[in-house]
Amino acid sequence: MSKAERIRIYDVARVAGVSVATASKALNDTGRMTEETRKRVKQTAAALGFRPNAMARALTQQRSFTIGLLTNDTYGRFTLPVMAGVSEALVDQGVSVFLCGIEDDAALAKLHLDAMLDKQVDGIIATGKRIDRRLPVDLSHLSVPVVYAFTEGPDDAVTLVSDDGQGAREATQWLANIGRRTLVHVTGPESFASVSARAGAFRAVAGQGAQVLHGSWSEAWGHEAIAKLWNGDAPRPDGIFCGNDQIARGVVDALRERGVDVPGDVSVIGFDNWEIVAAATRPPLTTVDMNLKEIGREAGRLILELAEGKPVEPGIRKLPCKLVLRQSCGGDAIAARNQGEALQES
Amino acid sequence: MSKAERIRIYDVARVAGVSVATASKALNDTGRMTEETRKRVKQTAAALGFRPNAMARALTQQRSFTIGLLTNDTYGRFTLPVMAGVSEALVDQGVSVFLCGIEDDAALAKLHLDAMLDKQVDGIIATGKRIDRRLPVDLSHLSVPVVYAFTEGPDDAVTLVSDDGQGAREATQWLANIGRRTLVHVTGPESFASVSARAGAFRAVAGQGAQVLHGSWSEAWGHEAIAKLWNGDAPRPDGIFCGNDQIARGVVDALRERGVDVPGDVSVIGFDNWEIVAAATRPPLTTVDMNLKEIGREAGRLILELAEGKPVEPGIRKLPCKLVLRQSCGGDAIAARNQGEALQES
DNA sequence: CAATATTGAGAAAAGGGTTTTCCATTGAGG
DNA sequence: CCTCAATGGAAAACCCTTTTCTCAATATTG
Repeated sequence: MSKAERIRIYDVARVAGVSVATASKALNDTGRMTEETRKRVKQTAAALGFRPNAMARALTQQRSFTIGLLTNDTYGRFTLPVMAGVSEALVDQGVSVFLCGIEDDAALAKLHLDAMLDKQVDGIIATGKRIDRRLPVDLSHLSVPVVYAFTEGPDDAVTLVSDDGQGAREATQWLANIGRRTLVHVTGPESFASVSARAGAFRAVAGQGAQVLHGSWSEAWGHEAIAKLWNGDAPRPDGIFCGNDQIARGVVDALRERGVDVPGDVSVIGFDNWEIVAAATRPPLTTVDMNLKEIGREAGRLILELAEGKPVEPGIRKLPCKLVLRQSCGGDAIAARNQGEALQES
Repeated sequence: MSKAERIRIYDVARVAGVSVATASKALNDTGRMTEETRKRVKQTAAALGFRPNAMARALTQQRSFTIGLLTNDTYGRFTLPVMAGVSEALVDQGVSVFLCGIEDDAALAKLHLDAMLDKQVDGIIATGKRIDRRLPVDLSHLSVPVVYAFTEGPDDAVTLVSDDGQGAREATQWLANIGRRTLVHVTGPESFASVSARAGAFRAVAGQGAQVLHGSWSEAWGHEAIAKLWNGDAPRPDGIFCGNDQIARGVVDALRERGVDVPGDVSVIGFDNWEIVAAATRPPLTTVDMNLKEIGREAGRLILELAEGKPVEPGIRKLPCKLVLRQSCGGDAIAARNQGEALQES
């Protein structure tokens, strides 16, 4: 595939019968020359398999064509989709991505950060497992631009997050649309910003009196919540919106064990669209996808613009979530009708 | 943290009152000078926060202090632990890692590979989601060293894999040790190399007549397998070793739904130690951990040696798996005794 | 005491291949 | 014949660290 001796622009120039200066200009579409010369050089370069040495290029341009992705999400559930998006947005531009997992270790973070800065990265994307938790390292006075994706940065930073409110609103609205009347939101710890954003949106649609249960982000909590709801005196819900897919899976399993039919008797919606959980649930979960890959793509685009010196308006950009329909919700007829309407509207 | 203007070795030299040559030698512990001078330079460098420019350094040394990690494991279940290990082994040496997810797209793979080669990576680690599946790109004639981790490479390559046979042997032996007599292996498609390795080891311990059921890598297959085993005429097993944690979870769920007690009536062991599945199963899964992080660390160490020009014996290195005890297996008393013996032996 | 060896430190070049600047040549038109 | 535009080339710039080579100063030896 690649050969031991790399082709240099010098070789291209020699074979094409021009100087390296002309070759360079031809390949970069700069300078002036006959179209014929430019074409010939390009063809020669392609024929020889010439690829400019990025390191040498970095000398004259002020760019290394390299960016760093810093994350504290060890398990990678959130980071990987973001990373995939970033990568996708940048690989065409010849930009490569350093991935640094720093957990919550400040010393480790500094080690990675320094290593990246030493390598003259053109920019850094910070990402995490939780929108409202900062990374254990200060990125605010670096000499390179920083974009925060799915993690909190300083107020004057460029930040990308999912629109939790909108996602929760759509999910709740969906439950209402398919005829569910008694809605409950089973979610994670109150201390999470995304939890209150989602709960707020849920209440805005389901009514301020609608019940919200807080617990851990686990399947176990889903089981427990169903026990509470079914053993208590309050009217039992026929629509349950969960704070994440793990809780939703716990909820669905618990309902099945009680002989409650999902989606016949109760509709359940999750959050995250964590494929491995959502698809394995019986029935598979209808859930809210945060479009993390799109967040990654956007982060990639933005860091690129910043690296090129273009101005980017600071502030928080919310990207919309998307409801992914599977079988835990039912109401297919109504769903179909609504989708039809939606199509006509657009 | 970092300042707009980077400190160069020139600044260190000026402040310390020496030449750049002396400064360089002092900081790299080369050359000759009084210990006092060396110390003074080092202190000055530390005080100024000097960090050598890796790119400039790469010019004189033949190394970029950068390696590439190529993976086709989009979901990252296998890649992330490997990546964590690689990173851990290399960050102290100031080596950063480009992560490239290439799915199974040859064109994308080439794009990423070229981008990395353009950036003069010191080496490449190839990793995947399946030991016996090659990446869709040929890495065999590159000008940089390559280490294969958890994916198949050419025969003369340096390859690291988990010891599936040993892992399966330990798991099966464990079931036997705690008194289980009728053992079954419920695993993935026969076409996987790891499946036959594990099945072979299972049979070696459980007896050549022991049943092995092949299916998909899913929870659904776990349910289905239990249905087959319990509805059939053959004697029902009291010990089930599963090919991965998802199957094991399906098995455990199916048994619970049939009123079979795990681990009271039947012991179940999984494979992968995929935390999110193993810990959420009720009861939590005893399972085989492939030590992927250690594979990553070893891959990092090896690629470093190769990058430094040291010779590394080619061939396949098998790293041992480790049985992780949770509650799906039972036999705690026996387990405790056996562990005691193991301790005495060692 | 002279001759040689050793030590400490600096000046300058190398290291890399691309890009960019500026200049030279050619041919056409006035 | 002179000027100008168009094309392409020679050489410097780019960046900062490392390394080599040299030299002066001091120590050691005969």
